[in-house]
Order: sequence, then structure tokens, then C-alpha cells
Amino acid sequence: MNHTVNPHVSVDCVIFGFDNERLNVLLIERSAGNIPVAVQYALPGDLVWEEESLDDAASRVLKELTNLEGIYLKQFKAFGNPNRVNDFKDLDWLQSYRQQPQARVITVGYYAFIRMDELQPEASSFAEKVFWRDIHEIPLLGFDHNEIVDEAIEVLRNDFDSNKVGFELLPDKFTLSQLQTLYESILDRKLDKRNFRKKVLKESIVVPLDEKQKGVLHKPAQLFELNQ
Amino acid sequence: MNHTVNPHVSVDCVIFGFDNERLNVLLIERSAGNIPVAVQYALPGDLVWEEESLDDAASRVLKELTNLEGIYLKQFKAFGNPNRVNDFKDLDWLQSYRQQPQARVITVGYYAFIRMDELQPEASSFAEKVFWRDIHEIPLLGFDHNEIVDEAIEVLRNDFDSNKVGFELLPDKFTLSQLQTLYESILDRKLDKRNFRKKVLKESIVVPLDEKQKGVLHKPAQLFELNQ
DNA sequence: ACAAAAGTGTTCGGGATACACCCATGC
DNA sequence: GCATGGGTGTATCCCGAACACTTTTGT
Repeated sequence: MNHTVNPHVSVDCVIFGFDNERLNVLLIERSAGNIPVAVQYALPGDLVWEEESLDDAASRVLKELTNLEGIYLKQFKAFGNPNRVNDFKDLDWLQSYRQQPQARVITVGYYAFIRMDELQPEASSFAEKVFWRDIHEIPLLGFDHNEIVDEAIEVLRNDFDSNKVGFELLPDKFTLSQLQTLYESILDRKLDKRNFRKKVLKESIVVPLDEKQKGVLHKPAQLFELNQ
Repeated sequence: MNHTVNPHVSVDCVIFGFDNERLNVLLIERSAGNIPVAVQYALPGDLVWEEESLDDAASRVLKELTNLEGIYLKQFKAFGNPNRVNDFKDLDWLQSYRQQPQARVITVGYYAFIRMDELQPEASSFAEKVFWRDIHEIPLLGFDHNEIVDEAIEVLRNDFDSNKVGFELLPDKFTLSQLQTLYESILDRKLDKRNFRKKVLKESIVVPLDEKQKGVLHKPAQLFELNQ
């Protein structure tokens, strides 16, 4: 099946993952055939097809490059600087992958959360590799992707404490300390243990299970699951 | 000066105006030369130029169609349904105005606030007329503009009570009752007078002037201005 | 005098913050 | 027994919500 691509519009995905300790972003290493590219890393993203919606394009592109599927992607911002794909650092890659390397492209940013231990991304298409990187250690990325990541983090923090997104990052069963670490990673500040527990229990965000941690070298913690 | 338009990307502006009573949205009546168009009303919006940013395009398009200038426009969402400009109702207009009437167009929505009594919009370009309409009485609009308006209102409400935007809608000197009416219009609910006054005074949102209302047939109110 | 909107205080409940010690387990 | 993180309660402050009557002006 052959699809017409729209050379002027792309989508880029900022996938956040949590490893019970730190917040990470999914990056790809892009290839240009056998030729090394100047800037290797980028967000998973590509041009949209003429007959698909932006939301559909984001899901498809993510699947094509990383093999991740069934993830809720949320649009957060369009990026339309006229020179956003004209940086010299991206020239070699564009010339080997795009039919119209000089075309101006506006992109629409999407973000999502996943559990790093549950879904295993696998590189395909022009992604040579896919890997996680701590949000505090993002390398130089292609195009304006560093800016896109920064904006996504900001939106994530806002959405997190207003709209209550973010639990996708936890295992099915977790301790309150793990939950607190998640909150602290996203909000980037320390929280008080007792106050935190009072809050999540009162708001019925989580419910206790009849089960405790095993094999830890300290008092085993009560396990919880999400309420709904 | 001749500019290349990008036939695939447009911007649309949702301009909110306040008349000290109700919240309104600026609409245009679009023309197709001498031929009557099926759906007359739309948001001010048009295709972007190749060499301008999305933000610049939004300002330019607003100026071209309504003569409004110097307004801070905030991007709020991209709309990319593949059929968003393919509705039969919009066909006649597209055919008379667009070089590629069949092209798929994604659009980026912007919104702004202005005081209705301060800036006077004037129709030009393909806008035959420009007019305000109460947000509760929006007519059928071209393309997916009704959806765009609805989303803008939602974003407006969120931004309003978190980010404190919205004072652009008030005259330089105003009474606390007028301020309260603004809040009530945007939030679409009644507020308690005493609590409201306590709040805005405590947060130093406004400062009192040495001046009172005149010529009103009731106790004249203290006038205030914005703090900063 | 009357109509119309301005202006003004108190009480109550809930949520956020600050803070320190004992407990259960593995080694 | 010691190291490690788990688990617990109280006091305070601030904010938001509910609620009704008096004041000032123009006519």
C-alpha cells in the first residue's frame, strides 16, 4: 500500500518513561543509509499522510519507528519556525530521507507516558536504535527537538497536577514510596512522606492490596494498586 | 511584494472581546466575489506564508482581515482532521479563493482578548464584514470553526484561572462589579460579591484610584486600575 | 420616598505544611 | 545488632464558601 505524504506537516512524539527512579524520554538514533549523520539523535517523528488525522499520524509514526502501539498520545503544541528544519546540522539526514529536503515543515508535538519495563521499544524504519535518556541528560537532537522536549516537560508538569495524568508510569502493584518517587521525578522537588501518604489515601487515588514486598533488606512495604 | 503561500497550513484566530457585560467572539462574513456563499461566517484565518512563523502568520492574517494589530495571540491547538476543509458547505468559497481548493489543510488555532470599545475591527481582504457575536450565540461557521471556537473557550477558562490572563478585556478604570462581571462571563458562573472583593484585593490584582463613578443612578462605585 | 447598585465581616471546614520517632526485615 | 527504608499523628495556617444588611446617590 502506497500513501501520499504531506511534505509540509509532521508529527513528533515525546514519550516519557519511568523506571521507578527517574523520568526518561525515548529517543531514536537516526540513520542515513551507510553514511554517518551529523546529528544522530532525534525524537520519533515523521511526515503525515494526506488521508490521516494528526492524532492517527502520531500513533502510526511512533509504531513505525519504535514499534510501540496502543499508547494514548496527547497533542501539546505546533512548532512552525520557518527555519526549523534548515539547520546545517540536519542537512545530510534530510537529503537522504526526504523527497523534498528543502521543504518547510511544521510539526505537531505529542506526548505520552509509558512504563519502561512493560513496553519494549524496537527500532525500525530510519531509526537505527531506540533508547531511553534521563530528562536531565538529553543530548543535542535534530531540528528543534530539544525545544520540543523542553516544552513537553513543561506541559507534562502542568497536566500532571491538574489533570491527574501520569499513573501510566507505574507498575500494576507499587509501594507508596515508588508513587512518591514518581511524583517527585515529574514535579522535580521533594515531598513530605506523611503528607504525601495522607493526600493520596484521602483522595482514593490508590487502594491497598493484601500483599507486601518480599526479599527486600528492610521492612517490607505494603503494595497498592490504582483505584480504577 | 509577492509571497509564496503554503497551501497546507493555515492559522485561525479566536478573538475574545468583552463589552462590560458579555463575552464575544470576532467573526467575519466571507465573500466569494459577487456570488453568495453557502456558509457566510467564519473565524478570521488564512494560509501561512512559506517564510513566516506560525505566530507571525496569525498576527498578519488577523491584521489583513480585521485590521487589528498589536494583539498578543496565543497558540492553543492544531486541527488536522483530513476532511476538515472538505465539507460541501465550504466548497463554493474554497473554489473562489484558494488556488488548490482540494488541498488538505491543517490549521493552528490562536486566541486573544481585546476590549471591544478600544480596538475597532474593520473588514478587508475576503472579509466582507467583521462583527462580534456572543459566545452563546455562535452561528454555523465554515470548516471546523465551531469546534475551534469551543476548544478556545475551554482553553480560555483554564488559562484564566491558572495563568491570570484576561485583564486585557477591561477598561483602564473599572469598578469591582465590572471586574466581577468579567470573571463571571469567562467562568460562566456567579461569584459571591464579598468573597470576590476580598480575593482580588488580597492578591493585589487591582489598586484603588482617587476617583468614583459619576452620573449613575445609585451609589457611585470606587474606581480601580490593574496593579502593573 | 424610592429604586438601584455599592459596600462591608464573620464563621466554618478542608487542605497544605512542618515536623520526629518507632518498626520489620535481611544480613 | 545494625543498616535500610517503611510507617505513623498532631498542630497550625490559609483559603474558599456561605451568608444579609446598611449606604449613597439620582430621580
